[in-house]
Order: sequence, then C-alpha cells, then structure tokens
Amino acid sequence: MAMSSDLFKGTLQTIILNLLAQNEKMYGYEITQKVKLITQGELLLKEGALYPALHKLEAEGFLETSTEVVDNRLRKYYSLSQNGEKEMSYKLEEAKEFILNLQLLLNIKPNLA
Amino acid sequence: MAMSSDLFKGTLQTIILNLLAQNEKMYGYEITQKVKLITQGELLLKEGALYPALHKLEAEGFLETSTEVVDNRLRKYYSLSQNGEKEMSYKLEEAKEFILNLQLLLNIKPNLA
DNA sequence: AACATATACATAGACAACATATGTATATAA
DNA sequence: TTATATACATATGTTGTCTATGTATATGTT
Repeated sequence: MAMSSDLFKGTLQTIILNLLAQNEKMYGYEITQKVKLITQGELLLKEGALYPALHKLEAEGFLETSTEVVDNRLRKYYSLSQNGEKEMSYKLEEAKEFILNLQLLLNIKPNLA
Repeated sequence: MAMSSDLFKGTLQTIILNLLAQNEKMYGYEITQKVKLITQGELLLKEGALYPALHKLEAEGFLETSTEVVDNRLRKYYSLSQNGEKEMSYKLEEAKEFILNLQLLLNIKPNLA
C-alpha cells in the first residue's frame, strides 16, 4: 500500500472479503483497480501485499477460485466460500468496532446512529 | 494490544500523540489506563507496544519528558513538543482520511458532514 | 505473615503483515 | 521500439506489535 502510510495494516483481509461480498467474484488485478478507484488513488494495493493475502485466505478456506483465459492472459477469480461469508461478517463487525474506538480515542465525531 | 486483533496496528502513534494533545502531560501507565477506559476495555495497550512507541516518538523529537517521584515510585511524564503538535495535526488528518477510505471500502455509512 | 494485585518503568525475542524488488508473459498505445 | 497496462507470482527486508521477562514499591486479601 502507499500514501496514508501503514494505517491500513490489519485491514487488508477485511477489505478483500468485503469487496468479494459485494461483487460475487473478482480477480487480483481487478481488486487493486477497484481499491484505487474507490479511494481515488489514495490507497494503492500492491501485489506483494495482495497475492499473499489472497493465497492465505484461500488456504484458510474462506475463498474459492476459478480460472479463465481472457485475451490470452490468465485470470484467477476469487469468490467467497460459505465460511468466507461468515468470516466477512465477523471481520466487518470487528472493523466497525475498531472505527468507533479509534474515533473515541482520537476525539473525532463518531457516526450518528 | 488485544481483542480487536491487529486492526490498531499503525494507529498507536496517532493515538498517543492525540491523547497528549488533549491532556498536556501523561505518564505511560496513565496512558494505558486511559485507553482502557475510553474503549471500555476493548483495547488493551501493552507495555511492549507502548514504551517502545514512546521512546521512538521522543527520539524523533515529538515528545519531551520530565520525571517525578510519587509514593516512592517513578513517573516519567511525556508532553508534546512543538514538532509533536505539528505531527499530531498531520497524523490526525491522515487518520481521518484513513477512516473515510476504510468506510468507503467496507461500504459503511461515513460520517454525515 | 503471606500472597496477589496494582502501580510503574523497561527490554529481548518472536511473529505477522506489508513494502520493495524482481520475475514471467501478453496486449496495446506512443 | 519502447513504455504502459494487464495479470500472475515469490523472495527478502523492514517494522510494529505481542509475548515473555525483569525490577521495584504499595496496597488489598486471606
């Protein structure tokens, strides 16, 4: 990643799982571009961070893969397994708690609701 | 730290600087208790994380120290230097950006305003 | 009196995450 | 022809935090 330094450490898995929850199936390069788009270029997800994270999530049984060849280039699609959906829900709640606590600690106005 | 896993990685310096911006001077143990109180025990700041972080911030010139003896026990008070105040402002803005981007990526409703 | 817990500092070593750098390969734009 | 975009992957290094350990005093419990 880049720019905002290492604040995103620890959130990468949550981000990946959440994107896959919203998109059904995605391939690695697509994820990097999606993240870049959503954050307007402020977060640049590097291959050295992404691919090991994907492999780990797959090894843990949270992701399933299928490959396609497009324009003579390989695409490895990832999608959430059932366990992956559970893990995603869990990590999302955890992230919400994290954000609230961080806002409290930094004295930032928290979400109204 | 504990509980919410390693989500807080990368935010510790920002948290410390911000607490010192709000409290003028604090000692290490006090910081751990303050964090525990604010997060209702969800974030437990460990000495192995806190003290190295304080030493690093001091070495970088962001913190100044003074010692006092209370009840025969040493207290090492930390306070923000001028550079520390600047750094705090910078890191706070960075943290706000981070939270917004994270909320966007996780499809969580961001702060209204 | 003995023991555990709270207060208060500190460091050594392990681990995990992410960054940097590098590698392969095809397609397209300049 | 060269650079950039697409698309995968891994080896190595750095860094932050955690675990564990150490010292020492004060207080609360049994």
